[in-house]
Amino acid sequence: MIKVDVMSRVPIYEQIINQIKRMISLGFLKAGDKLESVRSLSMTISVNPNTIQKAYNELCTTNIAISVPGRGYFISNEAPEIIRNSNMAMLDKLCDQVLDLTNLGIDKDMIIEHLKKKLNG
Amino acid sequence: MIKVDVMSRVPIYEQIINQIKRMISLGFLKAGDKLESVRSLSMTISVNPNTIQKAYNELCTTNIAISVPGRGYFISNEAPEIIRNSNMAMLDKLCDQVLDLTNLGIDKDMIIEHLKKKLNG
Amino acid sequence: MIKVDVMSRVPIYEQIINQIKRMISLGFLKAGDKLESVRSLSMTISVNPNTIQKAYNELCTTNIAISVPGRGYFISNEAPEIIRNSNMAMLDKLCDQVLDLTNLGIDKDMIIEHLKKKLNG
Amino acid sequence: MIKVDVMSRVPIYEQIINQIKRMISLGFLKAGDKLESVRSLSMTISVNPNTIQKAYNELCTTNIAISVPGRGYFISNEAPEIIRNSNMAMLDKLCDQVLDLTNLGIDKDMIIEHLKKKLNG
DNA sequence: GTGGTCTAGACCACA
DNA sequence: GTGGTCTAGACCACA
Repeated sequence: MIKVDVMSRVPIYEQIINQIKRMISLGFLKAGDKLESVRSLSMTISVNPNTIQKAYNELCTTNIAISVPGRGYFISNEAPEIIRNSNMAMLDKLCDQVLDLTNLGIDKDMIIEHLKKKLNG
Repeated sequence: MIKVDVMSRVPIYEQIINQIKRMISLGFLKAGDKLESVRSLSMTISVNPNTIQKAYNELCTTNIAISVPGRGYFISNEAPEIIRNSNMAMLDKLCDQVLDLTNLGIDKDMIIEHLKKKLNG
Repeated sequence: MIKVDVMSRVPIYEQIINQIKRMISLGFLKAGDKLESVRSLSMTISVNPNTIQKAYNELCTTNIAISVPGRGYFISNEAPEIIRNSNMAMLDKLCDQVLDLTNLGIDKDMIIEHLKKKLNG
Repeated sequence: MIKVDVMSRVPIYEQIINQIKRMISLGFLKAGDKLESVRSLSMTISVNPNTIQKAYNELCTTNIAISVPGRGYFISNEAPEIIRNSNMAMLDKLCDQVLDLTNLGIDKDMIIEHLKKKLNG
């Protein structure tokens, strides 16, 4: 499931976080589901256990996962909603950045056109 | 003119680059204009000269500025067009990111609506 | 009677110990009473027998329970007093923690007020 | 300033966090103050840099500190208030635990007396 | 087996 | 110098 690109400039632990969030967004991971264990995932994707731990840890501090020592990590009940909200926040942020481009002289209608083309494939 | 936020996680040299690009986009800086000297800017904004140097170097590497040994740094003739292109590339990249959100379940029409509202203030 | 929360960060064996102690404090369990067998409790609350064993062992080590090989575990005669003492020790410890808060700038009178309100419902 | 007890059951990184919070409570550390650098503190108290990093990192995720890569860690502006609130929450939690003891048969008045004695030295 | 903590040490970007 | 990331590997408590 999870694949990391060691050459990427985005930290491995962040790639893992992003992919897990993505799987929750897509419904591949649901509240209560168990995440692959630290050691197991570590071997599956050839990444040091500490790095996996760091990723999982951050998922816990953001209330997306829950750690149950001795049993594993689980997707929290609130995870789907937290991620839905964060996706919306992301959209808003992106729109603000687009808006900023109009201040730099890019035409509004052209922006809308460009986006529509993208969205409709 | 230039202001840096030392508490920001975006590197200071990048903040400087961004602001200079912005001033070019807005027409405050034109082809041939002289940039404030490394030493002078260093003192004006209380930033280590090495950091200014790094920013100016990168502006040269991307053909936005030209270094004239003994005289200083100047905005290149191609700068306005380079930056216009880079703004368009930025727009394209932002649209791709927005597109990615639709894959995570955010409705396309809603996105367009959201953006239109932003653009029309 | 006994319920464990597998999602809690307090170890399951400790949850079991605490609840048995509590039942003794409340008089639901008296000196000489037989504890549910390891196997039986294991099935009742869906917890690994090793975990129950560990809890019972610790109750024996602290003289709250007695193991009678072949017959089971029983509440010791001293259990009620041991637990009463441990409750007092707990109170003392909590008061020390409260005291520590005053060193961090919380007003003493306010603390007393806060506690009184709690105690009087 | 900071001292850790390697034999303690509370993790070193947590001891560090607690002591920094304490210093903020006491006003020894104020908003904007720079924390000792990771490497420096690491040597001062003979603890691995990674452990210091973990402590500082957690201070950042709780908005008590701010990391400025290349410059250091600083006490955030909100830190004093965050910690004041957390101290109050701690008090409330302790009072709840004390309250629970009354359910186990400890006399209310005796509790108040006990606490008053402690508070008045 | 599963998570939690810690050390030792390396390499990178940035100031 | 300062923080950030990562690997390798050890030891512990708990299930």
